[in-house]
Amino acid sequence: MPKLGAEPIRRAALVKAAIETVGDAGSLDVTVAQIARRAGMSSALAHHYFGSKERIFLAAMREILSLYGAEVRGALTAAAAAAVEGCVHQARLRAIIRGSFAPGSFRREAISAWLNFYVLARTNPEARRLLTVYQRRLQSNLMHDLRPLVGDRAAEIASGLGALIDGVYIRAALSGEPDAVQAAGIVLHHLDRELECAP
Amino acid sequence: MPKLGAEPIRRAALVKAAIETVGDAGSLDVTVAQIARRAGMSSALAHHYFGSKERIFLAAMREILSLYGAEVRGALTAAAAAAVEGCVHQARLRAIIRGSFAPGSFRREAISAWLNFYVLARTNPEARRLLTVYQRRLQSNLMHDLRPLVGDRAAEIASGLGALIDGVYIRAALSGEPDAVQAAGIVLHHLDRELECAP
DNA sequence: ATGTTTATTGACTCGTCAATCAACAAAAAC
DNA sequence: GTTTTTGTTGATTGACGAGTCAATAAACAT
Repeated sequence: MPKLGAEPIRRAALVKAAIETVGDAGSLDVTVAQIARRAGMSSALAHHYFGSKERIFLAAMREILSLYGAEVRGALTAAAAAAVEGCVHQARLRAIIRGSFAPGSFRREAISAWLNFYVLARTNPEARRLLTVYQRRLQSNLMHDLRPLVGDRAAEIASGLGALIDGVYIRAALSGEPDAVQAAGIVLHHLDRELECAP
Repeated sequence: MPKLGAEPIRRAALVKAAIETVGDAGSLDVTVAQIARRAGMSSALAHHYFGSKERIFLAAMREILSLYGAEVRGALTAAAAAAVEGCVHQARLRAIIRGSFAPGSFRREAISAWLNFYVLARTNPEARRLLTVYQRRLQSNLMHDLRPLVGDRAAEIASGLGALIDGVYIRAALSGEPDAVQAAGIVLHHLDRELECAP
């Protein structure tokens, strides 16, 4: 059965299976055997390629963050194409927010993954690092378009927006029926208020 | 050794130990034996009084929510005493926010407990119920003082404030040095913006 | 005194699971 | 065609942990 060049395929399958398994269980309390079975292989092979359960989780977290990043980047380039001159910054800010609440980031497994990776980040240095990267990139993206609009208040507003995005995410995750549009609406509304009230 | 009337004392000790143990571990992946040892008894006794690990966690969650509720109630009555006439509602709203970021709710164990209870609420119906109670009470508290100030916009604004409180909480939890004052400041700032911009 | 209720634990059961290893299979290299 | 590299797994190890139980002991009731 061994086909050559299996490593990348196996790794990807395991990462996908890990995200799905955590999504189903709702917690990181899942076994390597469950993940491996879902990925169609033995648990020994999972250990062979990743070395430990922890490494599988970290790879899954990288995948989640990477998907999120792609979502935001996509929304940003779409916005750049569509935006009327003079409103580019507003349009980009809205794109970042919409990207954060894209359907993909809002699937059940993704939400479960995020929640559990928050918990993982409390104890695992690498997980914490990855989450810091995410937060810094978001902050920096927001600042880039806020500074031209509100100057010195950019940092403060970006912090608020970042926290609001996270908070709305969790609210939606815990409500039975996450409504991505409404969630994004709350954040967009907050942005409007901040921009309206600029001195 | 058996002194009579030990049950309530033992239960309280176990709840306290559970919160501390989860706080130290940063996850719910702790053993009944660890909790029991910390509470100064055998794991058998912990099972005797609570029946299962799950029940211990739920009791701990109730305790955390109860402490939070007390904090907010305290801040509200203090605000009622101090507030100048005509600003009562603003003062009460600020009190709710400050109560949410009281030092007590911001200790390491409390933050760990909150994060992990969010995760628990994904799978455990009783945990979800408790979290819903918390969210509803917060929403209702906020609405009570927002309605006189902003009328129909109250519900929308209360949702935003609730999500922002949760989000800021998590940001602070994941930053090494949670700064309760700064955290409360972000939410208070958001409130001011919403009230300033009232039509 | 004697029986009942409450408190308490050590020892045990039964299961689970991460990680390892020896062994087998197929492709590639030489 | 044999050796080496890559892929793969069943079986095993070693540890740990939730929940049970029988047994002990102190207080209380009568």
